[in-house]
Amino acid sequence: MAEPAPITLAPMVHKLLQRSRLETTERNAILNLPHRLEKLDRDAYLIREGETSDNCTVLLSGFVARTKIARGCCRHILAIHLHGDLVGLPSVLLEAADHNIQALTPISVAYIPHDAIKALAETYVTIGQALWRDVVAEGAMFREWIFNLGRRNARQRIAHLLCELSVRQEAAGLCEKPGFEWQMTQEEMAEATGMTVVHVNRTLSGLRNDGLITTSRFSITIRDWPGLQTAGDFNPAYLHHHDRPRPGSSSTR
Amino acid sequence: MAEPAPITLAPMVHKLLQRSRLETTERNAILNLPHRLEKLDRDAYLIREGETSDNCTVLLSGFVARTKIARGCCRHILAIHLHGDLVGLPSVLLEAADHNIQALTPISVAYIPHDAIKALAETYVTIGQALWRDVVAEGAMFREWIFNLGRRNARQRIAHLLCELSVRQEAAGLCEKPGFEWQMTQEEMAEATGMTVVHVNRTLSGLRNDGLITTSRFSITIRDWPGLQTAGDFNPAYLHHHDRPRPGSSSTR
DNA sequence: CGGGGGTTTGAGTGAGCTCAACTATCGTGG
DNA sequence: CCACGATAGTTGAGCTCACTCAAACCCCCG
Repeated sequence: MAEPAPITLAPMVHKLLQRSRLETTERNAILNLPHRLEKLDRDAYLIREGETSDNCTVLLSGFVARTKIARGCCRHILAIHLHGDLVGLPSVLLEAADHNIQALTPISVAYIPHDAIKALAETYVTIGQALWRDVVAEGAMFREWIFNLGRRNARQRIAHLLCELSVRQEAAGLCEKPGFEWQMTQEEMAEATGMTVVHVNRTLSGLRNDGLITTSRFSITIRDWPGLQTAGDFNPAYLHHHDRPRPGSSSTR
Repeated sequence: MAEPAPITLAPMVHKLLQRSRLETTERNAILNLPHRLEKLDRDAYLIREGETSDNCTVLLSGFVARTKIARGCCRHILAIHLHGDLVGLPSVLLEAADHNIQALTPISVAYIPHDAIKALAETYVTIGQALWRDVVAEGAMFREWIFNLGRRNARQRIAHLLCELSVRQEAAGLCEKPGFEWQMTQEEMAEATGMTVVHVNRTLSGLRNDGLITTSRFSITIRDWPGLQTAGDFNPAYLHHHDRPRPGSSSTR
């Protein structure tokens, strides 16, 4: 938020490097992709269900969510994206969007033409694989969220969400400690975990009382990483990051 | 089950044609992929969480599920695959599997070496795009399942599951009418919808009493397709099939 | 005819929901 | 500087959907 918005595609390169190895020439090829920069307000739609697009959106700063709306009333958050994420990659190969993409905070994005992405992936096979590796890894995150909703109770869901966001923010270079600064509202946490705001609130109190987290207005800090990991049944393997053990966690099992 | 197991990769081609256009030469290139055939019993593991593989598995007949196990006790079904599905495609780019793949029925599969898949995708750009389009479309199905678990009640979840499986089986050429034959147990439906067997049973009774479906041992028949679609809040757009309107449904909205 | 897997039904329980009020914090304008 | 409204968080009380436990039932098969 306070940090200046990036004016290059560097966050995208940084993101791909979490899961793939890229040569300098390949990195430069990515940085030289034609693109258009834009800033958007909170709640702005990057794309709406049913729309088509000939640009691939890359998130350069801020937070974004994939959402669906149930019968015009309640919204559900399907995924949360951090800076560097290639939120628009699926649109390169699909016709109409099957969900919305909405800004959770003020964001800056880059639009890259589909054709440029396709050409790049054909020229540099390694980049193509890096791009698709990210898509496949996002599928793994979806599966974990399915499991989260299907088999875990309120406390586990919230703890798991906090763990995931913490690890991903750390990997994205947004913070260095096992805890993190995060301005997500309880309403949004409810939308992401299939709960109600009221119950999210009570669940957070529970975690707070057990000394796992502390909350302040617009920020949550993780006090006991191993404890929260246990409470959330969290195993970061599904994120498919390069191995990078966290401080304070003796094991990732 | 009664049908003879395929001995070619034809189901894979048929599957890709649901979402992509392929020339004859491209189809033949796929059919000529090196592969090894195998038959597996119900409950057999195609791959287990944590394992690596250098083959991509294609399902040629039968049904398969992606699963995760919660704390050694209860299994959750993350996705269900029909014949023709490239269940092993994610393994081409990821190291360790983050979930299990298990046979729900006796199945026959083909194992294609990763290298052969990669080479094919490089030689024929169209095929590469068709493969990745399927991966992206599977992501769309994951999102719909997240939404199903997060925002729909028991009746809607079950109805939605039946609608999805019906449409996909029809697209896969397994049946021609809006209803379908399906030997899934209520236990498995419970695992796929995050419910208990008991409640699945009661929910199915509800749908039966309302004349939406009829059940017999090891098969469910859809009697009122528009009714079930409404009950399940089902919109097939997320499957990203080529347009192919169903009989009995005046609109897909 | 007995056993086992799957289905059905009943009765009691509880996690999470709904409704509703209240508090805390912040920004804005008089 | 304070009043006000808006947004987000907190707390209480009652309710309900789906769960748990338990017992039948059905059908197929050996």
